[in-house]
Amino acid sequence: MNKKTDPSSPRVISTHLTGLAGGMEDRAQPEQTMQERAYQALRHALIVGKLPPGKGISLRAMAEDLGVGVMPIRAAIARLSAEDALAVHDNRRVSIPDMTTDRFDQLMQARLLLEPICAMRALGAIDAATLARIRAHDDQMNASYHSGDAELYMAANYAFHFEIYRAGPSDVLTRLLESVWMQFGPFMRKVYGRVGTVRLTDKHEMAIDAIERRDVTRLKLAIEADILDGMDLLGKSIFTEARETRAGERPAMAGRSGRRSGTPQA
Amino acid sequence: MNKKTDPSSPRVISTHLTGLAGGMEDRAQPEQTMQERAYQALRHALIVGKLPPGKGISLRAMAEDLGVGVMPIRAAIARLSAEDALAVHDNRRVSIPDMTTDRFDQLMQARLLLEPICAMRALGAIDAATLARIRAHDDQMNASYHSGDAELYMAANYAFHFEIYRAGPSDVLTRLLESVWMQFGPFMRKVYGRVGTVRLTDKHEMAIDAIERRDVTRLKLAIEADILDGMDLLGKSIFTEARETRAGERPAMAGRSGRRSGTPQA
DNA sequence: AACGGAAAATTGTGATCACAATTTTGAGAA
DNA sequence: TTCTCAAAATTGTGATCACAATTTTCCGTT
Repeated sequence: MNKKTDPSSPRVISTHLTGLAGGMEDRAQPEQTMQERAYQALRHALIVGKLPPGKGISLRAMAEDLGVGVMPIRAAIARLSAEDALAVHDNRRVSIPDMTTDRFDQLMQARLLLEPICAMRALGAIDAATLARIRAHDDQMNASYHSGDAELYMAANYAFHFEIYRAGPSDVLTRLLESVWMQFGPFMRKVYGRVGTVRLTDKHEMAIDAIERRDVTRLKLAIEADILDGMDLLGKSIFTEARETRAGERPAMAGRSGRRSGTPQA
Repeated sequence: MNKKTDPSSPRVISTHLTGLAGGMEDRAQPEQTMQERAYQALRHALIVGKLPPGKGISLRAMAEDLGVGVMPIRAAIARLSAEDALAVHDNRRVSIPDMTTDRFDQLMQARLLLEPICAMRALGAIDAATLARIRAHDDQMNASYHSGDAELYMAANYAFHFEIYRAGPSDVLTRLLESVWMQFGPFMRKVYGRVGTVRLTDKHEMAIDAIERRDVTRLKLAIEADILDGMDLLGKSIFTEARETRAGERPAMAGRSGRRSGTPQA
């Protein structure tokens, strides 16, 4: 009939998970499905920029790397491709999506629209404990900046922002934002590795200050400024990259500089 | 005897697909993966409100309903749950998410933030052919309004909006919006069935007029007004619904041990 | 040496089986 | 009739096999 599973547990799990899941929530929750663990591992890897844009993803290779079977990976990849964090080509091959100026502009546009709203909605719900965690993330960012750990730096940056947003009643909007962060995470890391880690903490301190004083307008401005800082930095990097990588990849940069690429701000 | 394996013809495919896929792209693309077809079928069913909120989803039942195997359904459900169009509970059961006022507010907030931007970005790229399609969708909406076909009405409304947004270079933002529409689709239909189909075409005509005149500001206002109209209508319905709900919603499940069948959704 | 193309390896997709967890059903007892 | 609880059916998850489509390898010929 069929080979059927060996009575003795053929699942190896645990052990390392170092390949991709290293550095994140190693607390193995036995109640969690394996596909959830695979999803979280890949998600974190994307956000902290562990996976470079354009990199191909192999189901079986990643299954072995994560120490799980192929089925959880298949489910995780399906979920991530639905969020456009992974791209499935006509070849049926899976890869980290490449970044284009169009994509970058839209992702930043989305951040600019959603994040100030989430921050403002959260302000009233940030208590002392939450503020302490926010400060801890900012400290972690500074520490990682000095030690040069880009992945930790990005993880702390993510934690800082979402510690704020998640404090408020904005779970739906926050989910949308997570999708956005997963999409530009790989690219962000690539840029940081090139131009070096640039500290944006000043805007973070401005945000912390605004939270302390319960100043909604100032908080909104701080978040917007933080995003715009990154936008400016990363946007310039795209430009230099586009020039040296492929000459005629995207001549649309002229249009970007010449015409306002849309931040009409409702 | 639980083995339901029919001896002959394991795969039925093609034929009807009437269960869920009825009314949508029946053009069977052999080059498309089955999971893609299952995903599109479920997506469309959500957007036109064919699936009511809270409804449980069964893998095997849906597989038979769609005439495909369970694997494509598994992949499709994984993708849709990643977009929060489906909810997986701690029981591992899958269902259409319930609507709350918080969720509703956030979804409408997201629409209000993203859709005017997408419309403005698209205005310059709307040629005569596209405008003709937009008008056709609006006509379809009017016709469905008079004939009382709520599903067709909602499908036309969706097509109208996304025909505009997709004309512009906003594929990333449009994807985010699709996730939003899938989330409130089931609820929207439920409300429409209750208060009756209300025509919002006046704002659509305003949008068409703005497109003709290439008036960016007017187009933005038209889209915003259209969303606000729906928000107002649906928001009121939420309140009336909250008062009368629990009545006969779950007669089967509440038959034993009182109610509280528990779908808490962390 | 350079190119062409068949063989081998690898890919994602889908089907099928096994299994634990849960829900539903069906008696039997109060 | 109502409650209790075990049997049966159903659920999603994961493993494994099969397969078509690619990609890679590598030996043959030019």
